[in-house]
Amino acid sequence: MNGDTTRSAPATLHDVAREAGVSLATASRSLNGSTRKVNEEYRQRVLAAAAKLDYSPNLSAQAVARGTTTTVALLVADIADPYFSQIAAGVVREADRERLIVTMAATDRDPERELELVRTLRGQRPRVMILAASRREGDPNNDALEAELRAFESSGGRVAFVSSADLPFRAVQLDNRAGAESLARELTELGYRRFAAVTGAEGIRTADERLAGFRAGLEAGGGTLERIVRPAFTRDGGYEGMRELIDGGLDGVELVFAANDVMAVGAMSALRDAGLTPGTDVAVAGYDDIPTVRDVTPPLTTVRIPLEEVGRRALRLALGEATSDEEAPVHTEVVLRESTPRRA
Amino acid sequence: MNGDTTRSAPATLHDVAREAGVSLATASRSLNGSTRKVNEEYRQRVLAAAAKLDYSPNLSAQAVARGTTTTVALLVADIADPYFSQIAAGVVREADRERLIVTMAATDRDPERELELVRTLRGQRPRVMILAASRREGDPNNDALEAELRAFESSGGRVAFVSSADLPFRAVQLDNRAGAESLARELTELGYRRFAAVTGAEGIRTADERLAGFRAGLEAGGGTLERIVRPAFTRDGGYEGMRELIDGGLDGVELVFAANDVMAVGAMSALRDAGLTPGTDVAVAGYDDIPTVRDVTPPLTTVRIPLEEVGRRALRLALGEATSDEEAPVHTEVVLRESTPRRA
DNA sequence: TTGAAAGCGATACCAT
DNA sequence: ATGGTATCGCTTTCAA
Repeated sequence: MNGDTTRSAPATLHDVAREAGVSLATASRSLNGSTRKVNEEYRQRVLAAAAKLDYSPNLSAQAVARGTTTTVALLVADIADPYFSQIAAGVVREADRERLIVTMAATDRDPERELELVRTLRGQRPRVMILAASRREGDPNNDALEAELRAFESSGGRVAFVSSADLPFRAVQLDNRAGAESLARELTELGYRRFAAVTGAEGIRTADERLAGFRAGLEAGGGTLERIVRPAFTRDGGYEGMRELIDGGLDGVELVFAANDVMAVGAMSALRDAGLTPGTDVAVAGYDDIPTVRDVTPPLTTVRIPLEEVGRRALRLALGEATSDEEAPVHTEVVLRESTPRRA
Repeated sequence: MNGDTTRSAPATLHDVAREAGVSLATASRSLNGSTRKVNEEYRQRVLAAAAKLDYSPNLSAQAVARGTTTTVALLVADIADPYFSQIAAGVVREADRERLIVTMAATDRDPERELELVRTLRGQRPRVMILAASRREGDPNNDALEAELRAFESSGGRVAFVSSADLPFRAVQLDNRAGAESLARELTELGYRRFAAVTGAEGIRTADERLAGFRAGLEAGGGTLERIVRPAFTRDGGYEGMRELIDGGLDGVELVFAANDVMAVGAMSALRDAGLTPGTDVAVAGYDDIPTVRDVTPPLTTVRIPLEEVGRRALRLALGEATSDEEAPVHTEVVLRESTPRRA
């Protein structure tokens, strides 16, 4: 269309104003100014000029002038993990609705790194910060993190956590305890009595809560938790954990509860690789209901969390736009599938 | 620590300078200025003041002053899809190394929306823009998109695509054609002759290339492609596609090639739901090698793409820092698993 | 309503 | 080396 390859700077509001023959102020008001008080003719001239020059407002400049950005910062443990990527998808979708921009960072499950990232992200002066990376109980960095977030809040920022945080901030409550308890109860009702658990390192809040809930459910239902292994909170961790159980002798264990679905899926593969059939030789249950679990064999029993919704809620909560419904704990439910058949 | 809950604005460079008893300029130089030429004593004073005030530079302000940001904008089709979330993880990791911040948006596979997002994202004046959302051949929006990206480039921005683009920009070359061709060849060598394909709508470049490559490989190996269905390019699409094949009568088809792994996984579930056993009754192959495919039963034969690396490369390419190795097409390889056993 | 001008927070040029 | 100050692109107060 135009062979112009010179390095031309993007049009500024100034250019638009000049092109339209109006003042900077008028141009600004026509293009953004919430309370419209601009002569329609001028307004049109400005719009035309903007279109002609392909004007796109410089968000950084707007941010410094307005003293507020349109950014939401999102922190997750691992972007490629379906648990987090679904939550992220929800955050991005809701942000989109609000015409906000999402910036994303990954902690790789390192609390130190998390703190560092929060510090860095603060430089963006985001409107809100959403922390979805899993929390660790009693981590030495927690105080510093809290201080950092407090400072962020006191300068007008909003914070929201995903999953019950021990820190005093808004949070999308997941109630892992109740979910795991229901799961355990239903499993005992199916006739299971002897259990093992594959969970994360002690201190990972999510893992601890789920295990505690599961325990409580077993107690109520008359089951016993015979063994616990604590590998990494990942697919490979699940695989290794199950291997460890098998190597140690699975004798008598009827069902293995993995503290999340990716671990459960890994655990099932470990069973198969050991020549055992999940669901038949040993039952398996997980937590989260990530999409994959419908496609493994047999389909996995788990506790469903509406992860996308969790992401959307986290944003609304942070923005202070959550309805009281949305402030209540997220509804979770046990989904029984063939990995835990009724016991004869 | 400090009960101060007043809404205090974050410290500015000004505050730091005053606290340290030096000029704005000196404060700026001590905190950032590449070429250091600041008296060590002053420098220390500034650093101390910054720490005391918990100073964090306002990135927006830096951006307008410097005329350049530290942002990379990433566009994907669907954040929750493992293909994209792994690429995103790679981009974020590499960005992190370069101390860049990633902002992320999802096109939901809508070209119109993609164009719109590129326009919006331009406002951020990102250093680079990475487009990983799948391209559509001959889409009416393509010209507008190209114009938009050209404008972005001519104002100093850098663009990189993932997967061979028909658009004239840098791209991480995936060579879908060659990968699918090798796959088809190896499958014929395993003894398969009669094939069906579950792929995406005509025009989706990735789908088209993979199908074309597969065809070529079959031709060379003496196989025939007997049926093709074109559902959505998603897990559920794969499921439906396979259903359609089954309903239409699978007679004689020995292997179904799905144009990507998530579809393949859905297709396998459709088989099972129809009472058939993947790998035994009908073989299945996919493309991408997403993590899940090791955990389905039987494990899926596919073409491996190092997705994380693809993401990292996309950023390096955009930044102009790619080595010549990194500019070459990404290495892909066929991974034979049990979903395609050797035929007797 | 409109425009002139004073910021917003930071950088960088230009003297000193 | 240091400080004063113009400048970046935009918003918003304040007069007119």
